[in-house]
Amino acid sequence: MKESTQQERELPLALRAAYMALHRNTEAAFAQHGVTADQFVLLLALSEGQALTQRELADRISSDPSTVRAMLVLLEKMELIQRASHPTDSRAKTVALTASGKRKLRKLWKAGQSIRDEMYRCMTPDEVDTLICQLRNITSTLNQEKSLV
Amino acid sequence: MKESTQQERELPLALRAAYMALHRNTEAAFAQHGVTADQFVLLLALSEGQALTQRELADRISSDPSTVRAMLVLLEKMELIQRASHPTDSRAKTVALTASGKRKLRKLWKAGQSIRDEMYRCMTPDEVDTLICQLRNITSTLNQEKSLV
DNA sequence: TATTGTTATACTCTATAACTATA
DNA sequence: TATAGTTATAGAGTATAACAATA
Repeated sequence: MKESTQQERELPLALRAAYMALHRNTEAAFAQHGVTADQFVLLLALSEGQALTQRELADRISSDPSTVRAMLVLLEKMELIQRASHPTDSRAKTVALTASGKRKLRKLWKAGQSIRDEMYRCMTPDEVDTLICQLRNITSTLNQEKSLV
Repeated sequence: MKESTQQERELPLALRAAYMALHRNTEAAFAQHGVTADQFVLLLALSEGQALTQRELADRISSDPSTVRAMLVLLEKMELIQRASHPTDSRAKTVALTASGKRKLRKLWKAGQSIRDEMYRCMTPDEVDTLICQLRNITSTLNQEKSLV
């Protein structure tokens, strides 16, 4: 007899609730900086791999090219990012943080520190590692191609 | 020396990526049923506590009263839910699933079964329980009032 | 032919503020 | 006064399809 049946059916909802709470807290923390939580994720992706193309960005933040473009247009208006033509592929554009964008990102990172602290306060470092590992497993399982099924 | 520092800073992103993957898969699975993932969550909340008010619903799906209203208007057009005046509080309205809404929810539950199976396939039942527990801790920590800080 | 990006378009969710009616 | 819901309004993210230019 499985004792966890009732809990098991609530994993998706628990995942959603946790993400929603994180998202809401992040939006609130970034509101005064004029940046949304999703824009922050995009900036963060840019800070890790410089000079990404828009398509690469879309993959990284698991979004759509046209969605990414809409976000980039907004960020470019704020002068946080800059697009330039790709050195070898003239179809493509490279996207990079501006100096102002890097400063903004550092501010945002600080503004979000208390949120991360709260999350980590719930558990030990080992538990954090395990949790991240499980979340990544879920992500990669769900992102596998379903074409063969 | 902490060995998990590098991983730790990625918990928020890992949480986001997992939720995004879940959300995307769910949207795809429900597309042919004409219902969004968020609408499904709302229907699910209604199936658990019958005759909720709109405010109670907003709290449950951790959303906004006006957002909930917009969603309810759509669902009412589809005849999946019905609103009626509250028996004792004439300001309030109670919301309930229609018979058609209950049928739709059962279909959606089936349509999403393979997604849940994939999630659970990543781990043991015990791990699922632990994971849910941690996610709930994160949720409640992040949802605590920040007014005292 | 396939791919990168753009454009047009539309829909859902989100959220604030002002408002009505009721508790 | 506080609360439940409505309305108007606005913006962000999402996504599809058609298109141009290039690989």
